[in-house]
Amino acid sequence: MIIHDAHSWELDVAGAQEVQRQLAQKLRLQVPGDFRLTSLCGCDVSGAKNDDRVYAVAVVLSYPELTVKEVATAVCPATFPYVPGLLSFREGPPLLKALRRLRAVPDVFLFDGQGLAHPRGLGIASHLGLLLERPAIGVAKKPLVGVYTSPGPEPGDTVPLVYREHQVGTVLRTKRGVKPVFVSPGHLMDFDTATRITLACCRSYRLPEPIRQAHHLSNRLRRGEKISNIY
DNA sequence: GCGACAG
DNA sequence: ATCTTGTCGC
Repeated sequence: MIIHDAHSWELDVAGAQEVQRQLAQKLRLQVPGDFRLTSLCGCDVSGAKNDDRVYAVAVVLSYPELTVKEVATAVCPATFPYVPGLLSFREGPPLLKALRRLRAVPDVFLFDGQGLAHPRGLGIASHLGLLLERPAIGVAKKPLVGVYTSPGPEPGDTVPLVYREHQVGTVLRTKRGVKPVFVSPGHLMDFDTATRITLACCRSYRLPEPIRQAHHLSNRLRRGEKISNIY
């Protein structure tokens, strides 16, 4: 898919934070009127201690079958350290490289991290959703900001994630007896739709299938294992 | 100043 | 996140 270059990635911490504040003003937390869910794209990046490269994967799944339709990968040297709040500056470049190799244009993108639930309202799902100009959702295993209580025990039970007096996400129980996940809208997305799509993509596991697949494939890519792109 | 801190 | 062994439960 075609993705326009919007800004430099070669920035220091202060410069990256300024870019986030500027981009956050462009976020649209509403689903397009013609939105139809037919395909989803899971995005994830893996890396290792003695390896300064990052391994990105974008995997497209059909909905509601959730079968893999296409896989795109990219390997890049890591150009930015992991700094809480600046994850997209480390994982964004490799993910965009992989996404540009995608033939399909998925209806929605799921990222392993936050969307709105971020110190400046621009987690990786919001940042990349804006650059892609497509609906995006952040699904994180742990919160970055915000306060919350424990959601009920049943799959689908939720509680709001609140930061500075406002809801920034939803704590969602995807599976009984398992820790909840932290869902937040990225771009062209709202709280309810983000939560419902995430839950609809959960099968027998805690994480939604697009992200599970992306996670699995990025690890295989790093280990040099074969990844078939013919489905 | 101290603690917290997506992946 | 990664590293890394065993352990608990379906």
